Amino acid sequence: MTKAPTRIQQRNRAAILSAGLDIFSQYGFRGATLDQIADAAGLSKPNLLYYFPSKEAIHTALLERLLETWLDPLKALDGSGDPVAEIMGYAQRKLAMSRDFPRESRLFANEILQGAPHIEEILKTDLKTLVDDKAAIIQGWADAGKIAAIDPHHLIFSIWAFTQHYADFDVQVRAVLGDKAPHDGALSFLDTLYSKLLRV
Amino acid sequence: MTKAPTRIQQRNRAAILSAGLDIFSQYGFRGATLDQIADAAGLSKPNLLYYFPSKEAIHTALLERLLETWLDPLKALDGSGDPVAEIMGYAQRKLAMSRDFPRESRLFANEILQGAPHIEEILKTDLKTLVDDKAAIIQGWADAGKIAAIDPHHLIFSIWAFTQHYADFDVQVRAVLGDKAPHDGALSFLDTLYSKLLRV
DNA sequence: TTCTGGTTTGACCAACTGGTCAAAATAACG
DNA sequence: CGTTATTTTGACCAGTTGGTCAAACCAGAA
Repeated sequence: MTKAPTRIQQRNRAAILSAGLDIFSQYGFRGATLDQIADAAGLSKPNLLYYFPSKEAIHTALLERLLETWLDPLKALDGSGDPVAEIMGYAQRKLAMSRDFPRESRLFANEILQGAPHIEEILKTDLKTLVDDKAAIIQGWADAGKIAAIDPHHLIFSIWAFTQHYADFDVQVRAVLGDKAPHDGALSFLDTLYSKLLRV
Repeated sequence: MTKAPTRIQQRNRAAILSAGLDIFSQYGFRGATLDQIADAAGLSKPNLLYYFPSKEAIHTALLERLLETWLDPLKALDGSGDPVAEIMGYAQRKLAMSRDFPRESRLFANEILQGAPHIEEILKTDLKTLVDDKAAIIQGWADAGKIAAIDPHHLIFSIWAFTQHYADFDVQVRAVLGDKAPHDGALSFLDTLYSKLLRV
């Protein structure tokens, strides 16, 4: 049986994962260095490697933790709910994730930009299945005349694109908007955009 | 006066820039190596450094070349044109750029993800000025009742996000869509989305 | 053909990279 | 307190990195 982790282990592993998230999400896997991560975690490099056997292991741990929750907002889209409310709710949850977990969003963006070397299989299986599934539900709503007739896949892409933009392109958004906090405006724009789009 | 570049110079500099675009757009500045770029360009590393004095120089040259044209679609948005047609035309031009220059889009995405260390000033000055300018035009149209009342900045963000998504997240889009070419569907979705949004 | 200037290369370097290891320092616990 | 298991560290290593340099190579004009 595996030993329960000590308090020190919990603290240091958490510090490493947080530091790794900072660094990997900014520089990507190859651009990040163990020295940077160790420094950000407040540990020496050998000490960091006492908790994770390799750079790859930290990255994998982060990616796995991310994937556990990354698809939750879409999974929660309920075929038996009110069509417009379900889709709008999904978009809102995604926008909230972009606000609350911008580093995770950028970690994911980096992984995809680099060709998704670690998660391509998951994209082609789990993700595709999930998206096809939900797309079929949305298509059903469209066919039943409950929402406007639109391509469900591209609808989902547009939600991903718009919501993640505020995390991934944060520095550009801030450069353009200046002081104003982006998210309030984004939320009401998103509401307008999708309620107009979905209205029959 | 500067000498005219020889045929060999033209060919090799072009090969290096193309190779650099491949590598930088995938791995980011820090993640890319001169060996990779030299290899992709079909040159030895010292030979590559005969044409560009440093890794930084290649990256800068690429970024400068990109910025020359990156904002053209938005610059072309004409305040004296038909409001809906102008905005839709802008979105369509951006989508076409995403289709025709995906590597450039990813190079830009990488730069922003990394905090825009090389172009933050440009974002805060040139880009912000341009966007504020065009946003004012769009706001004018909205105030005059020629298009629906929407936040022009977030409208522009949504166009950036959606169109660039197909280049930057290409591997994910393909994983989900399978064989089907993404761009046709994207174009007609975009048409539907923005004509519904802008209609008064 | 020779000369000349542009081009290419192999050998090299210092700094950095991910990672190892034995020893030292510290915590945990009876 | 003493003993033991965990944690931390300095020194180190082999491979890679961006970059240099002198020497060799080559294209083309005279």
